[in-house]
Amino acid sequence: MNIGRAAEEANLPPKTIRYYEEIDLIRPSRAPNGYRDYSEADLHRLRFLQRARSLGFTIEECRLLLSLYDDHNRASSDVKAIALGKIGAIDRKITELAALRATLTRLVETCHGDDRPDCPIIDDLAGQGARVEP
Amino acid sequence: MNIGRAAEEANLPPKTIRYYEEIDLIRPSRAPNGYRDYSEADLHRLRFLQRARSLGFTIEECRLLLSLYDDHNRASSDVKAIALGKIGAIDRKITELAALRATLTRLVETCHGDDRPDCPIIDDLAGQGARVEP
DNA sequence: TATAGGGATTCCAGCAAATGGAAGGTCAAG
DNA sequence: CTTGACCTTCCATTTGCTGGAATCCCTATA
Repeated sequence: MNIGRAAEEANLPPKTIRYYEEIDLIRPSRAPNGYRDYSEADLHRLRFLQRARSLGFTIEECRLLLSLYDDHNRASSDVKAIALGKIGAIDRKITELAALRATLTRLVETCHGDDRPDCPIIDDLAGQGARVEP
Repeated sequence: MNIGRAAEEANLPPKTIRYYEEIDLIRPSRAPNGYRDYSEADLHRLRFLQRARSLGFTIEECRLLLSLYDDHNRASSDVKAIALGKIGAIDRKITELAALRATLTRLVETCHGDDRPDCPIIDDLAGQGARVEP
């Protein structure tokens, strides 16, 4: 199966699939004309990658998950631990975004938003820096 | 004021400040010895950048905000529109992350997480691809 | 005065995770 | 035989920095 078809099947752009090959996540065979030739097993891997990436796993996490996927003797707890870690990271990200949103909302609410140049948002940005470690 | 001191004042790493100069967000003068010399106005810009970046504005948005900051005749509604757009983007991101979290939580809950190789998480990843536009 | 240290300077490389584009090879249809 | 849709490789770009090397500058102390 050519890369274009595999791309459709896996719901990934061809460029991305080539990139995954470049970083050794998948190794399709080649047809006599030099075209990549994807097997059903390859397609499974590609769909796996598409799904895992869309769930927010990094490439390196995908690599790890794939090795667990390949290892039919691994414990399910290994996989569960990775997923739990990811949920924790998502929670932290959501908390962070919620705080951002709250700050921006407060700023927006105090800005009259008309033709006058006076703007509390700009004033806030100009006023004080948030304390964040460099 | 040297870059190190400016970095402390603005709560930004010196490397980042040099980077901001490279992309024309700030143009400090130079001391006779070639060192960058930051004025109070420069510091304001740096603090502005630190704050805006920490609020999730992209560099290009910061560039726009700075131009509004510089333009004392701009309408506050211009600034408000940018902030509102950012809030919308944050909301979309949070929604997305919440969905991710829900999926992962469901997977984790169905995984027994013990020494057995059978794992619903892996099965799900291998099973079907989420429909996402390439 | 020599030297040691702590800053400063430049430039080059690289991170994630693709994506865009150019130059060219292959294939099937009309 | 040509057109157009694929495919190939390679190189550059994106975002927002960060790390490191080589070199320079300034101050303080022995």
